[in-house]
Amino acid sequence: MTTMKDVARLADVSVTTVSATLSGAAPVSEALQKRVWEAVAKAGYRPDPVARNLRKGTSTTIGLVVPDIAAPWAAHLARAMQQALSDRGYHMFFASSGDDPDREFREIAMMMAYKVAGMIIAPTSLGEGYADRFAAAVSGPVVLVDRVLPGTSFDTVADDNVYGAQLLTRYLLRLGHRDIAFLAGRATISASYERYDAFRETLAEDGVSVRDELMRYPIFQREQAYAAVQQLMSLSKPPTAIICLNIAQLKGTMEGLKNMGLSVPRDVSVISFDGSHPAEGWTPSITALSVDSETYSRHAAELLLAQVDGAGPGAKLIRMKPLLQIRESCRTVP
Amino acid sequence: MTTMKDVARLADVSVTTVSATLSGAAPVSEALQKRVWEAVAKAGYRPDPVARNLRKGTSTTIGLVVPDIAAPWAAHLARAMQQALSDRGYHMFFASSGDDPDREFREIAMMMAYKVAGMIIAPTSLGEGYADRFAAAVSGPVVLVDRVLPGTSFDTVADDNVYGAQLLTRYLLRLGHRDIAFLAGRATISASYERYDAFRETLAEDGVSVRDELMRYPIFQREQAYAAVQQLMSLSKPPTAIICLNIAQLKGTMEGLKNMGLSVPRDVSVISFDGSHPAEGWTPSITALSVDSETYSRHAAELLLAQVDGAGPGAKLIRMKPLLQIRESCRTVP
DNA sequence: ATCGTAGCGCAAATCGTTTCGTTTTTTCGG
DNA sequence: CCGAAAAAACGAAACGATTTGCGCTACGAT
Repeated sequence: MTTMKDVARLADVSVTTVSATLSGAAPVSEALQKRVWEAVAKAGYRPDPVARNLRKGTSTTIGLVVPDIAAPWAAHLARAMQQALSDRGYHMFFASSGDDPDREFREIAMMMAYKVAGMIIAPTSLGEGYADRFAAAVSGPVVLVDRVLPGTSFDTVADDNVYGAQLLTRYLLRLGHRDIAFLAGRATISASYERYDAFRETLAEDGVSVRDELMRYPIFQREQAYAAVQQLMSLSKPPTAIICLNIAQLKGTMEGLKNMGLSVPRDVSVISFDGSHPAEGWTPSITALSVDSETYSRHAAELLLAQVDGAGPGAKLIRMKPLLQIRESCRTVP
Repeated sequence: MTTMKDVARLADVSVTTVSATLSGAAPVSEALQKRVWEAVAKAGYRPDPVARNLRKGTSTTIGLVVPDIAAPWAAHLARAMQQALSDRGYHMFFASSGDDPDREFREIAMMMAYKVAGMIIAPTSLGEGYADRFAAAVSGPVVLVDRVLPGTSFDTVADDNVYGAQLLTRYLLRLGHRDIAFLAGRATISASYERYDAFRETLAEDGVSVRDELMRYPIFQREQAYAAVQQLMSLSKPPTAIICLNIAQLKGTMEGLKNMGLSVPRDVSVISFDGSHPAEGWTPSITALSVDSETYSRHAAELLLAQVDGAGPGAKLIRMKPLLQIRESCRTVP
């Protein structure tokens, strides 16, 4: 490896001068700059980021932590994020927490030890006193995505779940549905309970009573949705519509219905909060909410970079208003 | 930040002893070990990986470079990889090349500068003299995935495309198809040309002549497949079956057919090389090849770790034999 | 002519580890 | 109980960059 010392010797200047010309931190005369650049080219010198990081105590990397990179929204976020940040010269550490808070905290600690310039985290939000634990574990620029952490103050980008739930619920009501099943997630995750609460509230506003046996939770894996749906459709008075939170649930739901020989939307309507691309590919295509993932990622990137560039640790909360993409999976009640 | 020096002072030993105790590289008496560990606990000391990396010239991180993390197979690979490697204490750098070789090489260079212990790369395989350029750009433990690079010798995990193409082609022939459209990719990418060549060869073996107007390439985006399919189905003698290489093509194909009001498999059969999860969710579900992505990732991880653990740079080529998942999207020719 | 100042360049210290060479302590056979 | 060999502990030099403090030169002002 060729080091700054080699360059200095080649250009017959001190390492200080080389460093100064390269970083532009201190003034260097034209003549010497030229000699230095030539020597750099000749030696094929590339600065060692590790040494730089040690000395400066910071790096040009950012960390991304999500529960599951294989979830389409997470993969899209990762891609857009990387795009946005690589334009600014940042590189990316990445980790899947697998919905395990301990693993999540380990990864976060490791990223901080590597002195990342900032982190984007979709917190698992699981376990006793999670918010406090989280707040204690992280420091430096952080942006939360997908889930809010009440009681803490981090910049956050999340869906406007209340708005979304209203949109989706009212649409079903307008189609005449009254027996609506809801596949909820865990009660501690904001993206779950916000949607669930808003759903119930919207029903209440319209004077529709909730049938508790149609509320299913916690459901966060495909298999669970698969089983739950079959139970639901076996009730003496089955639901006329099913609401899913995410793609995993949606997959389980569709497979479960198919297994029972039921057809969508003829026998039952299906609607989902998460309208990632696969939802379009299905036949029937799935009516779902969708947010512009590009804009979503751009907001997250901007919030993070603002913090990195010195803005104080903000408590800005950006709520992305979803759009209802009406496709083929819902019909009016006969 | 608390450093090793603080710990040394607290335990009243030298930093050398602290380092030796922690790493186990040199013998330390029981008594001192105990004092050191207590001091570590008391001070809440965490070693600084950056300093360690600088001194040792290597790190416990591995790099992953894929064309597009949002592609399901890549996301699954990333997840499984991270799982496998984090068990061994490795962490992950990640980058999407976006099918841009320049960007790809930049990211690779950056990872090498960060002294990653190894890299998993799905090479773009694009551009003049790619293989040589690639071989010159990387060093250290490397495992290639998905695409082979003829003329180089890297450990590689890839699909057995010849076998897969035979499987899939013979299945269509058995169903009576003779007019089969093939959506190919770029001629320089092994995963594309291996499949395409094997397809033609299998047809030839069975004495079926190829209709060149049914061969479409290069097609690597959804929109292109969308357009190509509509042209194909407008021919005076349209194909009775369409072969797709990957999920992107499959999406475009299904959308294109839907747009023309054609139904699968009634009007035309569709089959795909890539049977990632979404293929199951579709209605009709898509007949496709599938490889066990867990096993796939495990092989890649094992090859890499073997190299990291000192095995010479291998030239082992693992071909994953795909299975034909017969689902609903193909029917016999009337 | 002299002083002050600004502009440049240098040597050396620093970041937190690991490792090399050496000194100190322990062990054990004679 | 001595002395040599083995074991354990230490101080200091790396690793490759940035940063600090200081000296030198050259210039304009007094």
